[in-house]
Amino acid sequence: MVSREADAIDGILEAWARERPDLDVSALAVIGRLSRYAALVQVRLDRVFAEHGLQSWEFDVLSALRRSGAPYELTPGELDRALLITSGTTTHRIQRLEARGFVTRHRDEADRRIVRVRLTETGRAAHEATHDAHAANETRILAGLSGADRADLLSGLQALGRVLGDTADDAVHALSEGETPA
Amino acid sequence: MVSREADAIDGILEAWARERPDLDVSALAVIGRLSRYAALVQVRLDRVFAEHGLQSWEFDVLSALRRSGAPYELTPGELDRALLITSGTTTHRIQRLEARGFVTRHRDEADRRIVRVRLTETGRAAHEATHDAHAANETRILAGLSGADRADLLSGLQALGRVLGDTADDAVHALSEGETPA
DNA sequence: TAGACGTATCTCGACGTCAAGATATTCCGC
DNA sequence: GCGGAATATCTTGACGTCGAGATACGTCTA
Repeated sequence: MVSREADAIDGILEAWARERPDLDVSALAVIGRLSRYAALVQVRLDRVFAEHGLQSWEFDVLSALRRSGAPYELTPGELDRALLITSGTTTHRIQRLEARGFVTRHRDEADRRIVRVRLTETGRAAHEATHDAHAANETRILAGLSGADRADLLSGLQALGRVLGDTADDAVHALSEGETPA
Repeated sequence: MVSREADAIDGILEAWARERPDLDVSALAVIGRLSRYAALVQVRLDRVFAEHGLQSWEFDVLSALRRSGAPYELTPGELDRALLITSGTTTHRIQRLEARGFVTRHRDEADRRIVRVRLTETGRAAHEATHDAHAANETRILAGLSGADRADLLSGLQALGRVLGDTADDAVHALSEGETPA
C-alpha cells in the first residue's frame, strides 16, 4: 500500500472541502485532471516539435495529410472536421504551410468549389524527420505508468469517448498525435 | 460482451496501421484521446458558462479567488501558477475582470511589489450564480459512465498526474473546475 | 548604506483562433 | 434550363495568449 502524494487537483478539492463542504466535487476530480493533464502533456509535446522547427499545429496538419495515404491530399473541409478547427483557421494554416513549401493547393476540376491540399515532398520530409522523436516522446511520457494504470487510463478514456459521442466519422483522416484540438 | 463502435481515435489508428504498419501507436491511443476529449469536454463546459454570461477564463479566475477563502484575495503571481498562465495573461485577465466590477486591485502596504486581487461582492455573486449549473453540467457529462469505467478513468488520470510530476504546491489556490490551462 | 541581485508585476508586439458573413460553385425541383 | 437551397472556401475583425523585456521594489552583503 503506497501512500500517494497529493497532486494539484487534490489541493483544489481540499480547498473546496474547506470552503464549501456541502459541494460534490467528484466530477471535478475527473474533469479537472483531464483538462490539466492534457495541458501538461501538450507542453512536453511542444518541446519536441520546437526542436524540429515545427509548431504543433503544423505537425497536426502534416500528420493528417500523411496518414490519409497517397496522394497525401485532403480538402480544407476534411481538415476542419479532423482537426476540430474552424474553416477560417484551416485557411490560415494552409496559407502558412504553403509559404513554407510544405503543401500545395489546387482547385478540383470536377467540382470547382473544392480545393485539394497536397503534401509536398518537403512537407513529407519534415513530418518524417519529426515523427520518430515525437512518437518516442509520447512513449516516454507514459513509460512511468504501470501496466494496470495504463490499462485503466485507456479503458476509462475509451468509455469517456463513448459518452461524449465521439465517432470515427469525424476524424478518420486526421487529428495528429500531438493535437490540441480547439 | 458489447461490441464497441470505433471512435475517432480508432479511425486514426487504423489509418496509421494502413500507412505505416510498423509504427507503435499504443501511446497515441492514450495521448490522442486525452487531448481530444479534454477539448470536447471544454466545449460543453463553455456552453454553460456562456448561458451565464461568462467566459471560461473568467470563471476560472473567480473560482480560484472564491476557493482561496475569505478575504477572497490572491496575488497575480499566485494566479499565474494556479491557472498555468503567464504573467502577461494574468495582468490582462485582471484588467478585464476589474472593468466588469468582479475584482479590485490594491498594492500591498508591507511589500509594495505585491498586488492583491480581491473578489468583489459582484464577482462572488457571478461565480455563485454560475457554479451550480456548472457543477451539474460536469456531473451530467460523466453520468453516462459506469462506476467501473469512472473508477478506471480516475485512477488512470491520478497515475498520469504522478508521472507528470503534478504536485499540490502549484495549484493549491486555483485552477477552476472549468479550466483549460495553457 | 551602496550596490548587486532577486522578486513581482506590467508592457508590447506577434500569433493562432474563432464567429459571422461574403463569395463562388453545384445540386435539385419544377 | 432557371431559381433557390446547399455546399465549400475564404475574408475580416476581435480576442486571448505567449515570450521577452521593462520597471519598481525589497533583500542581502560587505
